Amino acid sequence: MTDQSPAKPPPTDTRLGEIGLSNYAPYLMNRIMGRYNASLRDEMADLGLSTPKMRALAVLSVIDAPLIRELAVYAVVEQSTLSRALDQLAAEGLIRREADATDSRATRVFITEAGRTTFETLWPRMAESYARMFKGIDEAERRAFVGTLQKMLANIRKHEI
Amino acid sequence: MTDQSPAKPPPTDTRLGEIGLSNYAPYLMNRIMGRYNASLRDEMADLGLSTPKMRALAVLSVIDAPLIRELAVYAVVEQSTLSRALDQLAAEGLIRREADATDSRATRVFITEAGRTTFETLWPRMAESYARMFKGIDEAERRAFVGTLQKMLANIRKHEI
DNA sequence: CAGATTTAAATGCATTTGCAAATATCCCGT
DNA sequence: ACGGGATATTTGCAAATGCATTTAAATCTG
Repeated sequence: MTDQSPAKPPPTDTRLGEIGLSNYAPYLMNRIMGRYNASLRDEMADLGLSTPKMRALAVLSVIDAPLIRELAVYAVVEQSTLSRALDQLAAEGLIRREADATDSRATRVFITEAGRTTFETLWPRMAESYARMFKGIDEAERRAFVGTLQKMLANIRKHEI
Repeated sequence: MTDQSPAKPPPTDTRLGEIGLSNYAPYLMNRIMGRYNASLRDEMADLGLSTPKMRALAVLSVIDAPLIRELAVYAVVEQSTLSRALDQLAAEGLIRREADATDSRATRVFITEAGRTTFETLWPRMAESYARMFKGIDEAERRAFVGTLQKMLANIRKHEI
């Protein structure tokens, strides 16, 4: 447990006005990701890729043959929405669904060669947005930032993945 | 310009697989905010508050009488969605729309006493989520984290607000 | 091992969303 | 002062979303 940690948690009785929006991390993160996701969405729209489809492809480019339920967590997409996104990706030949070997309720998702190729073409745009985001922020700072994000995710995640 | 900054930007030609999802800041931020927003949304649902309504109230508790267009940026909500959320908040007496004094196209939004009271009751839940998020992260680290977020927002924001 | 419970995924359906168009007003140049 | 374009907000409408349900299969329990 980390309850005895010397790190003082933010006081729960502070008002939002006292913190100020521009010092309130969740606000800033929503602002940043709102813009990031919107700009990515606009760029992907040309390629016929919605946000759920793009995220699924991105995760599949890195994680091999996850269950649909796992993919939903990684891609941060509701499972029912993901199910429909996978229908489209499968119809376009970018992924393939395959029944799990040992649990026939479950389905594993595989990215196809075509899917990988599609992701190769869209990754540079994601990388560009990423680079713009961190412009003027050196590697040490970025590392520290990512380290804090990892702690935060561990704090709030519900699933063990 | 900051182009000559000594900070080396993340290389645009790195693959996502090389970085790894768990070191990729946008992924982590989407995961964290996805969970944070979902849990808040569930809690607010009881109170009859959608995410756009809750965000509008939160911003209005801090920023006085913004234009609707400004409120949309701060609340990270599409303006047409916000317009409808404001209809509901006004019907519930939590906000008031008032024509701008000098520009009769524009509308300023005011939080009412009832709106402030409602926000007072929901803020503790937001503060709790915030505290959980930063559990085990000390103040210095949180400050540094917020500092990086502020730089990132400056990098990617489109509006000057 | 039968029946009850849980889990995985897909689907029906009502709600929400966001784009594009409509409306109203302002601002600029001439 | 007038016409053309810009700006603020609302609204119509089609598409996307997510909750709840369904279907199917696994697991637990007595």
